[in-house]
Amino acid sequence: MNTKQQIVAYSADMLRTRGFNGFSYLDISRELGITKASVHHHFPKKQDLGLALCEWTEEWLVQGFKHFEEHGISEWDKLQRYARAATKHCLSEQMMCPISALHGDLNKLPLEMQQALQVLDNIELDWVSRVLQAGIDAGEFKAADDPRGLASVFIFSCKGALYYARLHGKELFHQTMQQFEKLIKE
Amino acid sequence: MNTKQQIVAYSADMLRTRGFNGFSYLDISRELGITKASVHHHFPKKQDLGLALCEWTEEWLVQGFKHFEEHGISEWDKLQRYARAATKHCLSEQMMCPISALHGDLNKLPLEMQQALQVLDNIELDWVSRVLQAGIDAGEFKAADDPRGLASVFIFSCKGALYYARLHGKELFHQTMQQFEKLIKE
DNA sequence: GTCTATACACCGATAGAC
DNA sequence: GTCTATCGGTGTATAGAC
Repeated sequence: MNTKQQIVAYSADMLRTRGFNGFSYLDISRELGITKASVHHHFPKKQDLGLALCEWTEEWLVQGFKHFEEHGISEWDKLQRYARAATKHCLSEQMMCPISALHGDLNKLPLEMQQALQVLDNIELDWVSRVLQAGIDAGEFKAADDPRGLASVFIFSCKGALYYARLHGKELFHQTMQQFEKLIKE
Repeated sequence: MNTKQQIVAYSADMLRTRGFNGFSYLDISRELGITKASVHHHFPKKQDLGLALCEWTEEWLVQGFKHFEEHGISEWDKLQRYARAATKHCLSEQMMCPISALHGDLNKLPLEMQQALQVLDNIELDWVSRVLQAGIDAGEFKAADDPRGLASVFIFSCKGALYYARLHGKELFHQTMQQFEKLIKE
């Protein structure tokens, strides 16, 4: 992994633990054993780093969705894989989801990052909506007239549980997911 | 309203739009037409201001719950009043919920504030759980074995929708609440 | 209770040498 | 690609006069 990739990787961790304005070029330089100026060489402005983090997140989402979609499994299993990925990549490290982290700093983000965030949200909402719709069509979930609204309930439950679990413990995440399952089935 | 109250009132707005680390004593001093040093006179350290904001939020919650509990109305109506208060106090001003704002900055908050936040969470979870349980007992909502997990789904849907509405528009909030209603009834 | 003045650490950012 | 050195701005916080 080259320096540029290391910067993005460490920044992605910091984004998820402290928010976009919660870490600095100095933090990065200390972690990598280089100077601030060297970090600026790779990402001249922090906005450049921010957009790279948005790309990193998009790749993270797209690669994840690809893995959740194994042929032959139920639609609920796909959502469970999504939740398990959240457990592995966020919950276990006491991190938030990177999208939530960006939303928290929304009013202090440059416009380009706000637009990139909107794209990320839609990628996630589209995927979850599609899975939910497929589950409804297959009779796996209760009928719903607005799959996108339903997707919102699922996504917000998941992300909110990651937030709260940092303070109240990981069990809260699993409880929340379990209750959503009972709501949507039968 | 005296200066101290004005500081808290303005800080509460800033907390909900920019997060706890997203505003400074300089911001407050400019808004009130006094100097930074005068703000420090009322709240020597920012942590002092932060704890005052937690108290303000607790009062905001408790007063709200009192108003939502009118005798004779349905349990769902109580939750709707909760959502309407969120609309009035947060959504209409493009603000997040103050509790969400604090969660976003969690890892940068002093320990006393983290503990105060935990108390706030529990006050809210207790109230929503109690209303949900009453609704289940009355046959108004579907049975659920874990009212607190169910309360999490509701609260996270509500708070997440406030987050996303800042970027995607207010309609998302109402769509999300509507879908939760359909999930929990029948 | 408010002011001026100041301290010190950190922030993002740039110039220029190697 | 990394370094030293530096810039202006901002953050929390304090001392001391009025």
